[in-house]
Amino acid sequence: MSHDLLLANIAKHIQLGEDEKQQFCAYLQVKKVKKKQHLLLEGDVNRFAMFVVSGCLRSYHLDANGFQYIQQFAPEGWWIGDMYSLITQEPGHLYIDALTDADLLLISKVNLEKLYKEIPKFNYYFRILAERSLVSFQERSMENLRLSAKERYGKFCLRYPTLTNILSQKQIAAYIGVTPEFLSKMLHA
Amino acid sequence: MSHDLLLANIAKHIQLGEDEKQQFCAYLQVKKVKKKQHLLLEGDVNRFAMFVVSGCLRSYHLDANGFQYIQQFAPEGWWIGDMYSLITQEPGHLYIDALTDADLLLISKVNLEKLYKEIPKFNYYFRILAERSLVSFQERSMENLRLSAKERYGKFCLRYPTLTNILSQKQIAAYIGVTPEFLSKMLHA
DNA sequence: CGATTTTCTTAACCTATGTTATTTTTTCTG
DNA sequence: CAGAAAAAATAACATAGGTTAAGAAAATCG
Repeated sequence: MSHDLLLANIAKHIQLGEDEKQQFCAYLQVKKVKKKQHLLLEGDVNRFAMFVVSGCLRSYHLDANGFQYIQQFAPEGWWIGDMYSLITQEPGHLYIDALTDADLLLISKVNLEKLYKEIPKFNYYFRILAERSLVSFQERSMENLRLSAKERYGKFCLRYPTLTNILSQKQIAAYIGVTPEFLSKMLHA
Repeated sequence: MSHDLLLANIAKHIQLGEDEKQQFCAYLQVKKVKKKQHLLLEGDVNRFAMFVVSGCLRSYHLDANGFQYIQQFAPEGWWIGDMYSLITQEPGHLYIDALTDADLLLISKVNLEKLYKEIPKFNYYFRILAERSLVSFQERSMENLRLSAKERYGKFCLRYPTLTNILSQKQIAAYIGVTPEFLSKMLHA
């Protein structure tokens, strides 16, 4: 069933008894979304951490000129959310939407807090995830300063090998922080 | 004594008994460093997470042309380390050095792992720190793409209000990702 | 399948930021 | 305190990447 991918992911880091798995799964909601459907808008409070069972989501900022800046893609097996809003339960600045039809598992902030209390091992699991994600964003923030657009394109291909051929150039441009016109020029030069 | 600042920081997130405080402090080492002294070089394995009791540290990358890109400043009350190397215990790419004379508390990776086992509450504490740091680097990686140098300068001033007047323009330039020449021009325009 | 929308390409011109070099000012160190 | 070293200022010129606009190709949808 749809929880298997997530349980397998968790099992890489912590060992859960059958009862604990049950308890954890009871806190999850299944959600199906269609391509282009939004899960979060700027100004919303993000009440759910989302795990992608199939399909692909993305989170992005919108600037004053309507340009999108993609913070993260979340293909199958990835977690996504507006971490700022999830932590503080204040309105966030991110949009999250589906790039393809997708199946998700959601856990609410409320249930997450219960989980931390009832099965403290989950503090360990989510600490490891947060640490890895931190490393990845630390790297990206430096890359965005010191690498040229062409080099950032190379890093994108390394980071999301499964997406390189699937995503439109427009999406990739919005991730590496250049205009679609410039990316097109760059790829043909 | 020098552990008070760290214990106060921890107390904001988790409650420790006297015995637990003792046990935790027993895992710490005190270290004094002089201005310009390095604590980590590229290629080193980072074996200690470092807490700044007084003074200011920084972590940075060096590119092929000898340019420094500052990942983080760590004034009093901040943790610093090469998270990638600390997690994986593989050689990292960061340099860490002291911008001023500084007093530090170090906890080794080995002791940290013991701590997680013996006082699981520390999983919670470091999860919260990792999450907050993650939010901060998520924001910065987007800022580095979508903001102009002048706007990034503004964000730097917000993020490190105590450092704005202390740091040389060269350090600030290496944080916001411009040349010192350009920062100088920008500040006088 | 055809119509509409979206994406991609190309090209001419523009701007923020980089480069190199020189001088001035500030900070460090013996 | 003096001399050396580092940082900051200034300026002329260079370039990566942005802007605007238009047409071609591809994807979407009724």
